[in-house]
Amino acid sequence: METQGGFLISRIKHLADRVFERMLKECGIDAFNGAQGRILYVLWQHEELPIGRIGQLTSLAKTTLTGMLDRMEEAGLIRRMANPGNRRQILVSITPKMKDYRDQYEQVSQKMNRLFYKGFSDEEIARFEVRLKAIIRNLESEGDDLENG
Amino acid sequence: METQGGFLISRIKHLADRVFERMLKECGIDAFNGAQGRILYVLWQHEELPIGRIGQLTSLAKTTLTGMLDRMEEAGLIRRMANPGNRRQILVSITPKMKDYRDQYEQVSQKMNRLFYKGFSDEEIARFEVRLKAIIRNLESEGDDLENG
DNA sequence: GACTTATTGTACCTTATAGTACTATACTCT
DNA sequence: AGAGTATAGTACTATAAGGTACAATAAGTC
Repeated sequence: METQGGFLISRIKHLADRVFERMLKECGIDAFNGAQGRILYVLWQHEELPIGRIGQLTSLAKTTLTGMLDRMEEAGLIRRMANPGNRRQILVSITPKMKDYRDQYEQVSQKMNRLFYKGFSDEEIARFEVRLKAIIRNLESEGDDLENG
Repeated sequence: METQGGFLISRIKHLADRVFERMLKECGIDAFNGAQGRILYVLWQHEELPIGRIGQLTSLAKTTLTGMLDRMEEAGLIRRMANPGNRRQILVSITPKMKDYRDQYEQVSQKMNRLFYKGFSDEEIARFEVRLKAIIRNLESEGDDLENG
């Protein structure tokens, strides 16, 4: 059977990234970009997270996060704070001014997903996302997350 | 309805990239990496392509391809040739030695897809890939390819 | 307590991706 | 033919992504 899941996912990622960047700008969000938005997305849900946990939730390598968080801290989007309970850990949280962006970001995300899933029924979307999550589990089971940690 | 297609696709892309790079190395392919492999993938199918067409087939921006093809040419993977029939175009083709890698790459791809789709029936895979292609069409319809092309 | 191992994050480097601006060529229209 | 427009690709720059190597802290073991 000729499958090409990885290739198709790559194509979708590139297309979606370009469309999403454009939507953010068109909707007047210039405080952060798409990649930063995905990190903010998990921080809006958790308030405060160590970097390794952000890596798990976004599937980004910790080395990627070092640089991303540097730029986001520089831009005033997030703050790094030492964790007194575990001095190896750095706790990341959103700055007060960024909390207000959550609704705006959510609206652009939903606009994006309406295009993404155009022609899909609600049930088809739900079933599709179940598959996406299964694939994430498959890939994570390969031990990638252990090294990523 | 709370959907998060773009976020899940991003996660899959990052995870899949890391796993795929590792598989290529483990299978002894060190002549090229995953991103280069996706460009070779369309060249194996078409023998000779102008750069813009590679962009359409891979969903990469032409500016991305300039740099990628520079490195691939430098590494002896591909060749650029002027198109006498249209002097704006550059035709890209695979070097003879790279033609032999096609089978090897295909095997690693299929190994990757077996992990990717672990627990999926053939019918589920087929249905899922139909959805992926629908999403590509949705995103392309946003006019992104016009600017890219 | 000292020694080893595991965890957490960073520094440094390379490649990938794409936007903006540009050059060169082709096409269109009068 | 000449003027304007569209197409094809590159140069330059910035950000994203991650691998290798490392430092600091914590946890486990004797």
